[in-house]
Amino acid sequence: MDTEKKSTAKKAVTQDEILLASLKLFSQKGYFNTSLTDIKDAVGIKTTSGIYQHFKNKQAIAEVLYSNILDSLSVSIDDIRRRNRNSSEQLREVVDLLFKLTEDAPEVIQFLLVVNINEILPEEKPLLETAPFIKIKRVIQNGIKDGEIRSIDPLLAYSYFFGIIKQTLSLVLSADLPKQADSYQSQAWLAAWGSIAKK
Amino acid sequence: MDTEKKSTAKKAVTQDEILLASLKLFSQKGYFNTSLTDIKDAVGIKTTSGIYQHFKNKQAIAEVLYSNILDSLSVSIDDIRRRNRNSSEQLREVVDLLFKLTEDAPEVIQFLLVVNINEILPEEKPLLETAPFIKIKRVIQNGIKDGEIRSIDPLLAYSYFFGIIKQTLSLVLSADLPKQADSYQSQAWLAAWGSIAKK
DNA sequence: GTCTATACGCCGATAGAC
DNA sequence: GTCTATCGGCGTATAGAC
Repeated sequence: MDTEKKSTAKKAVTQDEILLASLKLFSQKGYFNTSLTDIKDAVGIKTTSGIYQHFKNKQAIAEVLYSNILDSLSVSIDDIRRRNRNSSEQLREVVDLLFKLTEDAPEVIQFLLVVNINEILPEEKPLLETAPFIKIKRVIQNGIKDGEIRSIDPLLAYSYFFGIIKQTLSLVLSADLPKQADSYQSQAWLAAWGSIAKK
Repeated sequence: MDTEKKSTAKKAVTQDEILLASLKLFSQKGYFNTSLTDIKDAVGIKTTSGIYQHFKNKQAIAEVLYSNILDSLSVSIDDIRRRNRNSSEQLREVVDLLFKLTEDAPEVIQFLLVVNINEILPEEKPLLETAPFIKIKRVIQNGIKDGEIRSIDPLLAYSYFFGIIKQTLSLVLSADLPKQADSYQSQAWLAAWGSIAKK
């Protein structure tokens, strides 16, 4: 996907460049502290006008960003569910994915977990009602049915499991937990799984 | 403390009224979606000028709010530590406190846990370095020393324990978990404590 | 698809009378 | 301590030439 871009290079600023720069800025400084001027500077054009070629307004950038991230996550989760039978295996791989993203694309996780979407996009569904998280809830429900996970309110199970994961990822993102997320990954997984597993 | 207020009533808008109204608005719509005009309307004065009698600017309101909440929390935690010996008892009471606040003063918890302070007040210390959370970390460290809590990185223990609590409180706040926080309180406590207890 | 130029609304903020 | 009046500025957004 980089090759095609190269082949058509010299073509000036693309939509993806704007998205990428915006994601970085939004996750670093926050949506409201980021002006179109900031974005324009980041992508290297001279005026904000160019941005309006690709997006109706600033909100639209955040909307596309949000939906792209959710879609990609949703696809990954489908894949994980296809490749693994047990809930524990599926959840384990979801955790692996999130930690991997935290290292490779921290802006994505920052945008997803730290940025408050509904403050930016009041119209948007809350995270819990989006495709990827509905799928995760399903994994948990299956785990309960199969006796892998304790018989509790699935939402509570979600809350325990991802509460631990989210908080750990947040500390990694803020560098309160010194780099190398790997070392916390398996520990966090164990703690998270332990909080919901039937035992 | 309400009586004194009453005695000096009729005195026009007080600083506390502004703080209270702002807290409500900030926690509902977010800091950046709240204008001084909104605040002025909420306290029932005709112009924003009155606000500047009490606060240098909009940021200052958030600063005072933040520091007040932290102070009050800090005092409560001191009290809890004084009244209880074990780490488990202390943490249990902290959890009770947080759930109680979530019912009685949801705006406070919303402001503390959901609103991203460092986006509003870039100068401010991150939550983890504030007095109340340092005290909580100390509770955890003592728990480890006393053998109540597993021997893990205290920050990880914090992350697990409060990851579960925070996420559960968030769901209560967003009403994804139907009202009556009480019923989740003891379950959440058990899950959180179980994730760090030596067993 | 990028530029110049420009509009304009909103919000934060101040001065000064009452 | 609240009001009227007013300001400057930033940030979003548009029109139109190149």
